[in-house]
Amino acid sequence: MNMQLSEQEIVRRENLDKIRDLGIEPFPAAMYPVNATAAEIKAGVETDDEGAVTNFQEVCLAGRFMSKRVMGKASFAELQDSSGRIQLYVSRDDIAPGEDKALYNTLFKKLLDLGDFIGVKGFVFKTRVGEISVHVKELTFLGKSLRPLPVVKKDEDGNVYDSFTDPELRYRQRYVDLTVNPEVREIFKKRSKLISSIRRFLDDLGLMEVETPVLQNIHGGASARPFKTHHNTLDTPMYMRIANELYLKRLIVGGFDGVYEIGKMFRNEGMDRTHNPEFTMMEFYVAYKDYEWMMDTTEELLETVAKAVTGDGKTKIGDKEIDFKGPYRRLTMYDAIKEYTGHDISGMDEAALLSLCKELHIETDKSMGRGKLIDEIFGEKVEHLLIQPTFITDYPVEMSPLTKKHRSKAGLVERFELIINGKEVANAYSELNDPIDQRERFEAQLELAKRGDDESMPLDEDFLRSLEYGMPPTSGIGIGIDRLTMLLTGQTSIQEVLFFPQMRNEV
RNA sequence: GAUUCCUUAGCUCAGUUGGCUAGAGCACCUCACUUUUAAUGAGGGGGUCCUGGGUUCGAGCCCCAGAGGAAUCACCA
Repeated sequence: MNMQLSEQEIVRRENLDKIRDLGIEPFPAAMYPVNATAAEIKAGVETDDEGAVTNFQEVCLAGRFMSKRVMGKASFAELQDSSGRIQLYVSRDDIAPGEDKALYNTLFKKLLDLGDFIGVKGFVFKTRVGEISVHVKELTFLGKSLRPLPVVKKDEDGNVYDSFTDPELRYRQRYVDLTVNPEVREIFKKRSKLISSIRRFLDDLGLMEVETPVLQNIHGGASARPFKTHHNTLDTPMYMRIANELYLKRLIVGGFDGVYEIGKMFRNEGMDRTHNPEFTMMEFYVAYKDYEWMMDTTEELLETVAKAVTGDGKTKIGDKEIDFKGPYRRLTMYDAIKEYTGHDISGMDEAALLSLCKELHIETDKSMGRGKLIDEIFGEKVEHLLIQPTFITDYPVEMSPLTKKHRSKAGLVERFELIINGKEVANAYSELNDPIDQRERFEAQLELAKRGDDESMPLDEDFLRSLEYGMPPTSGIGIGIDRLTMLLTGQTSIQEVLFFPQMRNEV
């Protein structure tokens, strides 16, 4: 612990003592009777013919003290609460009406530091320049700030000075970032709105929100390296989940017609501007539906969510505008590859695909089967070109071990991914519910593993057992919440949509 | 994991070819000021130049190693 204090920290600690010397508790326990917020006041002010404010004549608000402009016996200051900032007018003889002017001359002018929490009671008025302000009649100290916050200033043209921008400091000390950068707060408010609108949509659809294990004995349901841990009492290895798919399907087996879960997944892989070791997925499964229904529902869901978050259902990423209004373009994987590369791969075997990859300058290795090769071609040559929401459908069976075979196209499965701004946002299937087929698919995955594919899926006997009891036809989908948030808030880095992105240990 | 770049006051940043006591704005301290708003005016204080080595008469600057961060790439959602 570094106890070397800066000059400003020493001053604040001295001020703390002096506040106590005045007989004022700098960290009071009692609740403070807030009855208004900065935003409410600014939005709801009413004035008479002379321009005098007629409402909000007895307001009580609380927040951080964020700026101070002292002009002798009167001062202007700014109070920041969770809704925003509002100007305060503090005059000496109002807050210290008697002989003793210490409350103004000492407490307000000297001992109150930027960042301290205060409560104010007073009435709302407009200054000569028309700024909506609170004329403070009573000031209460609510909490001392011992460290100086970065002071971000804005001029009348909206230019920002000395903004707190260092990404490392912003992510490590997100509380500071949130305090001084209002646009950061907005991103997280939008994230919250996004999640709550998803939840509302799924609840209205009649689905039940469920929770499934994060600690698992077998890390199934996706292809990724897991975090490994250990349970002491059971003395057994455990894994943090990389997916919850197999558990949600077990619940469909158990008789729930529709379930969803919004939760954290953990993947022990690289970190970059689109990957964090823990991330949030929303998955839902509905019995007696297929992937066609799921595409329609996904369009409705995303249109609803996008409107809830952005207002008009559109978002800007760089110079691109993305419109979430459905219907979205639907393109089979083969047609997409044909459209963007000019090659018809529908009849190609593994050898033909290998030589096509060579022609297209796509790197391959021996572990890649036919499905993986097709996935590579799509990923390299098509995916990044799909900016507006586009459903890519009908994937090769080899790369979709949990998906039902296509009802009419041999070698394909009933699966779609939703691509937006060149990235996968959702992945959905008509779920495979034939236990014998499912066992064969797992076994095919084991074969891929033997060829060296380290992302292949392990076999889950209990999941197979549940399917053997019988699972209704079901469609399911997974949507990456962080990525969707990035899209809807115009962010290009996942760290900007996570409160506390993973960082190396501070030294 | 690879490559490139970055790290100087609480914050944002200058810092010349290696050369006096390392600078600016905001913030902080002192004084003045009862409708200001990037308040203003006058004065003042504040530095582990990321860390550790090395070269040199002399290092914020050059060299080596390390830490942390960012971007790009690989893998992934």
